[in-house]
Parts: sequence; structure tokens; C-alpha cells
Amino acid sequence: MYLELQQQLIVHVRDLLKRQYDLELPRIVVDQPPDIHLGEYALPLSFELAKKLRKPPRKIAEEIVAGLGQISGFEKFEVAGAGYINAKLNRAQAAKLILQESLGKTAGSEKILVEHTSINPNKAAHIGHLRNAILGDTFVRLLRASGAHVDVQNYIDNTGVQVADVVAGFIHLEKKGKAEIERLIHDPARPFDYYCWDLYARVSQWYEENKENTKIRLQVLHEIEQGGNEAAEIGEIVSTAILRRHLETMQRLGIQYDFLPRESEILHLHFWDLAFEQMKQKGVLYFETEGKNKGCWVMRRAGSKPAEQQPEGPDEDAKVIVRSNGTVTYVGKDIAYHLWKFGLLGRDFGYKHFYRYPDNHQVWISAESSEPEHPRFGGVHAIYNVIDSRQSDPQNNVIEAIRGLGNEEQAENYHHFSYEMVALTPGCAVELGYDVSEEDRKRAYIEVSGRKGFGVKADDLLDALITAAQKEVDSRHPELSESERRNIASQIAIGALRYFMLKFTKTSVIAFDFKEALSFEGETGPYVQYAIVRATNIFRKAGLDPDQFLSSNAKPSWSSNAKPSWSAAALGCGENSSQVNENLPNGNPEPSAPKVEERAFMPVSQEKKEGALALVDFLFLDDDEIWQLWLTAGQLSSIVQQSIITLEPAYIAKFAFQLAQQFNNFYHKHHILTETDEARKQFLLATAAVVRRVLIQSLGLMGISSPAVM
RNA sequence: GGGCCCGUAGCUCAGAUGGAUAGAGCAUCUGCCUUCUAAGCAGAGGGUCGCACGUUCGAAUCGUGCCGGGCCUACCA
Repeated sequence: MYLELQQQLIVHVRDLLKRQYDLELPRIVVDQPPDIHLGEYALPLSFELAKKLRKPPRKIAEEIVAGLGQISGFEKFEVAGAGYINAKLNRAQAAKLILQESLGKTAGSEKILVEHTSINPNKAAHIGHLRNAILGDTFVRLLRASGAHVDVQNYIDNTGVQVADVVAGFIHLEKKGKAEIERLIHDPARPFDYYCWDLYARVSQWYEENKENTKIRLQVLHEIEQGGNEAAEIGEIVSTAILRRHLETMQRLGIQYDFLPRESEILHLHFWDLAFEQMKQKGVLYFETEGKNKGCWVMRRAGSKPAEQQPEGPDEDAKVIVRSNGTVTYVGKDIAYHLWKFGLLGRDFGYKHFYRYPDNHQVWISAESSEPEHPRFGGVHAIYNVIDSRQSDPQNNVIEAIRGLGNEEQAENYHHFSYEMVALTPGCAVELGYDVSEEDRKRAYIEVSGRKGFGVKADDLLDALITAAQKEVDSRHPELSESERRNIASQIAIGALRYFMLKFTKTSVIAFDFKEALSFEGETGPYVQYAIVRATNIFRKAGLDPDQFLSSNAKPSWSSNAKPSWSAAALGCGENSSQVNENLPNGNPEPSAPKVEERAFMPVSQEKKEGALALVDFLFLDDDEIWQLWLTAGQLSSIVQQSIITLEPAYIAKFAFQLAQQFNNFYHKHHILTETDEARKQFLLATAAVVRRVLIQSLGLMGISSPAVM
């Protein structure tokens, strides 16, 4: 609603400027007035025009207001302050649009690929990985809600040094063979990823104790890359087992993937050879004959000056792609992989089944040859790589290589979805029992390190959240069954965790603190969930169905048949889920997809007959506070669009919290069920129903479900 | 040395496109449960927006220079 009317306003203003002053402004700024009684939109353009037109801003504003006349949907325009033009909406008309508003999928076009999670398969997932996966998954939900066709990939570096380290640990430190490792994998007493978490830390220590040991590391790495030996077999067993653990951990949070490309196939299917040829041909790579990079194939670094402007001698700043011993670096392999993503490599992965989620969604994994009837991935129009900011340099190298190969458009559509890391506060580290040096205690935060085994494991955090939530639910709802209480506690825990990871903007380092993360009060997911429960309770006590109450007027098009992509069953919480699930976008993307920039929400056709809500008297909207609630609810589509364009899911989190806050205020002020004026009661019910729906949708976009009771 | 990011209330953070009196949460203090659930609401205190110049009718926001902190800058991944 909000965005559509804003665009209409801009069109009219632009038209007027052209007619009245023969002026064209590159951009017409639209703000919101400080208080809603002033209107819904504020145009500060008179100030900008004052100099050009040599008139005082107030005079210009008056002329524009006079010239605008009547615009459909708008009540009136007013001049305020030193020269602002405030636009007031026709509240009743706008409210009807908000009632009818729902997510519509527009006709589609290109496919989008989002890569996230991508945890080295050698240890348990920790809080840093959670931020990555939650940001990525939420972004996927936003894209899909806007109608895009998205493939979700989780890249598996199963042949890298980190896996090699754990393999070296098994072979040389623990002297364990395949059979013993298999036993550990199936040990019910201890998850295998937890076992490897400790082993990885011990191996890193072992390297530090004796430099000789690092020779073993390189040897093991080499064997794994080669394949067909004991180390490679152990590497395969270990990395696959841990990958399964990662999928289970992420599944607890409602996060699923479509395809798991592995580095082993990039190696064995010789993706690099094809990329190498292309890069040599196009001159992106050149053979360095002198300086420190002598004997290597190198690439000019992004942002460095072109050759002509370089000082004499070799470009020491260049990025090594092929080492002097002939092996390819990580960036080299990544270039080949990204050429594949855009369909520019000329070779495909093989595909085989790997895992089936409880909702029957299939995950495919790369293979050297394909199973019959497999889907294809890659060859997409745009990509989003959710990778922390520390990797922006290698990411830029890959983009530069793609651009250098003549793929300007693909380079533009290559998005490094960059975010800052999660770190521990020194206090938190001490609390966890880690040795913290004097120096580290003075720091604001300490980086999480898998190598040091320093961090909070994802499953541990989620368990702690469930335990805390369960305690609360048990005391509040002793009448519910154990599995119902468990289910609700899970939903609250997930809500708290996902919201916590989303409430910070990407550029902010999260200094992890247990007290904050385990909180269910204030700016948290459960706060929003609770507001929804309150709204639901009103309808339950009134003997009404809030969705029916709305659908008699307009029906959300995504409510009926969209099954949640993660059900109560998926969480091991029994069949009868009490969660409200209209909010969760379908896990199976439609074959068609619109451009991201297009509107996410479209009004449902106007012909829908008006039912019970036809009785609602919108004159009650003259209450500014209640109208503010409606207006905020009408801004969801605008927020979704902004989140997608700026790659900032935090906006959704902020929005959901603000709307919940306004609703709680409303809830406290207006006691709906005891309202004696029937018309007013209907209006208040409509308000609660609309806000409830938008809150559920907002949480759904963040992968948070709404419990029926709390 | 070069690149990127951060610095806003005691703490943790919002303040997109420059716009009307700088906002939340936590913490502290004071009220509010016989009401649709207090995981809530209302109120109070708390600010040289790191510093200095500059651009502008207007700067927390843009530019330059400092100060403080973080990350990256490997023939690691």
C-alpha cells in the first residue's frame, strides 16, 4: 500500500514540476513527517527548488500544493514548517488497500543462486556459522516471497586443509582407522562433529608444538586432493558425516538447501583446467618471470592500476593463481566454480541424491557422474554469496577474473553478501571456562576460532534456548501435553535465536553475550511472537477465526496451500503442530520468477466481494495512534523491497519489532472484547486481525513461526 | 605501507536516498495484574552523535585531515 501510493505521488509531482516550472529533478525525496497527524508523506523539495526558482520555499510549496489538486487516494496536501509539503492519505481508502494486500507472485524470469553456510566439514557449527546461515536463509525467503526462483547452495570444501587437519589427527595423533572412526560417527554418547571440534583444536596445538608435524599436514592434504588412498577415504568418511551433522543442525532452525557442490568434484572433474585455458587465452593470467612471484601464474589484483601506470618491474601486488609447483590456489578453484555458477565454464557437475528432509524436499550433492532424473543447478542470472567480510579480498579477485574474461554483466550480478563476524565478549569467554590472556581481557571482543576450539557451538546454544523456553512454557501451560510444550519451546527458542542474529545490521560485529542471546524480553523474537499470541487470544475468546475475519474481504494468496518448509515433525515434536503456518513461504519455488526490483506485494483483485468487513466503519481511523498501526502494517512491502535491494535483512527484524510494539500499546489501551459500541468493536477487531497477519508474515520472512499459545 | 569496516545514552545497537524536537532494547528508579496472558504497558533519569575543518538553506548522515578499535593485504583455505 505505502509504496504504491508513494510512487503515484512522485509521478504526479514530477509531472507538475514539468508542467509548471519546466523542471526535471533526478530524484524526488519522500520522507515521513515526524508525526502522523501531519500526514503520511513529506516532500522537502521546495528547499531544493528555492535557489533555482529564486523564490522562498514556502511560496513554492504553496504553488505546488495548489497545482497538485486532487490525486486519487489522497485527502489533501498541506504546507508546513519552513516549506515542507505534507501529503495526507484518505485513510479509509488506504485501509481497504491494506486489508486486500497480500503477497502476489508476478510472472517470472531469471534464476537466482544464493550460497550460504559453507562450513568446513571438519568440526561442529558455531555461532559465527549461525549468523551466516540465518542471514542467507532469511535472504532466500525474502527473494522467494518476492517471487524469485532461487536455488540454495551450500559449498562443501571437503578436500581442504581443515579436513586434512582432522584426518591427520585421526591417523597420526589418535592412530585410528576407518572402522574406529565409523564407530565414533555412530556413537550415541557424543556427536561426531563435537568429537572433531576437540580433535581439530588438539591437532592445531600439535602443529604448534613441533614444526615437523606440519609436514604431515601437507602430505595428508596432498593425499586427499589426489584421491584413491587411505587418507582420502578417511577424509571422505569424516567430511560426509560432519556434513550430515551440519544439515541436521541447520534443519533445527528451518534451514534447507537444494544443492551441495563439493570441492572434490571441482578437482576431479577438472573444472580448473577449463578455467585456466580461458584465463590464459584472454590474458587475465600471465606467467611471472621475475620478482617474488617468479614461476607463478598471476592475476592483476582488483583495484590496482593498469599496467601502463605501474612502476617498472613485476607487479608484486598481483594475486598468485597457480603456484610455481603447478598447483592451483583456492582463488583459482573459486574462479572456475563461479564460471560454472554463471554457466560460463562449459562443464557441469554430476548430481546424486544426498538427503531428504521430512517435508520430502531433496538435497542434491555433486558427483562425478549423475543419477538418472537429476535436476541441474548453475547457469544462473545472478548470485549472492553469503560470506563474511574477511573474504572480500578473494571475492573481489573472483569478480575481477570474471570481468576480465569479458563477462561484464555477470560481474555486475555477482554479489558478495558481506557481513561482520560474531565474536565473544571477554566475559563470555571466561564464563565458558576458556583461558583468556590479560591482553584479551581488555579487548571489546575476541574472535571465535575453530582452530583453537574457541567458541559457542550452534547446537549447544539452541539447546540452552530450548531449555530456558521450556521452563517458562511448563510453568505457564501445565495443561498442555509434553510434546506440545516442547514444540512451543522450540518455536520460541528458534524465534529468539534467529531474531538475535538478524537484529544487528551486517556491518556490526556481534559481540556475543549469553544474557542478551538468551533473553525473551524487549527487542527479541519472542516479543513479536507474544504480540501475535495476544491478538490470536482475542479472536479465540470472541469465538472468531482471525483469518476468516479477513478473508471474508480479501484472501492472502499465499496462505492456503503453502506448507511450512519445516514442520513440527521436522523438529521431532510430533504431528500436531500448534504453530500458525500461513507465514512460511513454500519451500518449493515456482518455476517462474520476477525481477527482484519489482513489487513484492500486489493488491488482490478489487472485485472480491466484501463480507463481514464491509460493516467496519473506517471513520474510526481518525484516531492517529490506531491509524499509525494500520499505516505501519501497510509498509511491509516497502520494507521487503528495501531489504532486498540493500541486502539488509535487519530491516525486517526492526520492522516486526516496531509493529509489535505499536500493537502492544494498542492492546493495552483498547480493551476489545468489552467494547460496547458494536461498530467500534468490529473496527478494533479488524485492526488486530490486520496487524496479526502482517506480524506473522514478517516473522515468516525471517523463518520464525508463530506459536498458538505462549 | 595499501584496502575495507566501526566509533551515537552506563551497556548493546537503530538512525536507506542529507530534512522538522537524535531513537530502541538492556540496566537503574517509579507506577500498573479481579480485564483479551505482566514474555506486557506507562513514566523518569541518562547525548560535546570520536575530534577538527569544509560543502549545503539544512550534516549523526556527504568530503578532507586527524584520534581510537577491528578485519584483510600468504606460492593458507
